[in-house]
Amino acid sequence: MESALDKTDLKIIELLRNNARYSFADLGRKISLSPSAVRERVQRLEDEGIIRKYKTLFDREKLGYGLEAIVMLKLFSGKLQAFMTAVDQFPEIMECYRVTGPQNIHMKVVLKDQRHLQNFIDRLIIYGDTTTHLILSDLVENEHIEKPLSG
Amino acid sequence: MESALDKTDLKIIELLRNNARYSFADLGRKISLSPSAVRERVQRLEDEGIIRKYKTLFDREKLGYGLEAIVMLKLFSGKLQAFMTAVDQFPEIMECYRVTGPQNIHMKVVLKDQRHLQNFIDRLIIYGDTTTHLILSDLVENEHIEKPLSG
DNA sequence: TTTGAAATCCATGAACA
DNA sequence: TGTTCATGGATTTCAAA
Repeated sequence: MESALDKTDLKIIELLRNNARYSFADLGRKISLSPSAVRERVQRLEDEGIIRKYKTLFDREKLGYGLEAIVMLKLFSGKLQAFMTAVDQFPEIMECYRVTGPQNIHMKVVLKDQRHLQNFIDRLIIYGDTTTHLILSDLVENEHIEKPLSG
Repeated sequence: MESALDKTDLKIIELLRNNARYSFADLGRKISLSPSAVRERVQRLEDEGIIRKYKTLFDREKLGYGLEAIVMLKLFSGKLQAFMTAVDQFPEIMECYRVTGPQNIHMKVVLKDQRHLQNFIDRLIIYGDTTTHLILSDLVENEHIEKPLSG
């Protein structure tokens, strides 16, 4: 376990990074390896925890969640544990990090509208003081979708 | 185009969200629909841009990128355009948002070590003033991996 | 670690309700 | 939109190298 990654592993990682739906046969064609061998390697990457998850990204606006925001939280003394266990109860929280600095929690949240944001902030207030920055645009994840299984 | 999502679409979305590698047959079994019908719906969701991308998430520490940080940038006047076109040149930037507030850019970056962080900050300084918060832990995306194609 | 063979399962597209 | 069905591929398992 925890063996080093060779070049073949890195090639598989790069391919799967931007299209989690490549088949083992697809990957094998691209890196000149049999489907069985690819499967063996992908399973090893999963078992060692190097591959964490296969996620689908959606257009949140089209799903009715038109508002995204970065919310920073300065936790009240002694509230960290309570907040950590409560995080899962907030479906709005897409990402949540404990960070260095006075605002010790940073999260990315997705909301339907401003009313929803207000409600969300109200539910956070028992844990700490919030600072909110609305997201105006996404400067990185703008790649067009790649069709699965297509060359 | 742009037709409303029904309950079946939402079920497919929920399933794909946390396992992008489900086959059409898998999805069909879970929601009692034929593989062809599932395929039809997934393709529609892709064509309408509701499904944006299938991504694989990796354990960055195990890939040799042990340092993650939130970096906020207060752009110098007139530097927005230059920064927007330069963003793609920074492989360290995993996410990057233009936000409201005095720090008008928020990004999540991934780095090998502190030396790398210093180098990264140095390369940003021509665009604006940076504020850096090291990520200590991830409070949300800690789900265990789901094996592809397994019930 | 990889290949290749065999059995099983899936994707795809056409015909049709 | 949906099902069924034919067929060409893909997955899976395992023996062998």
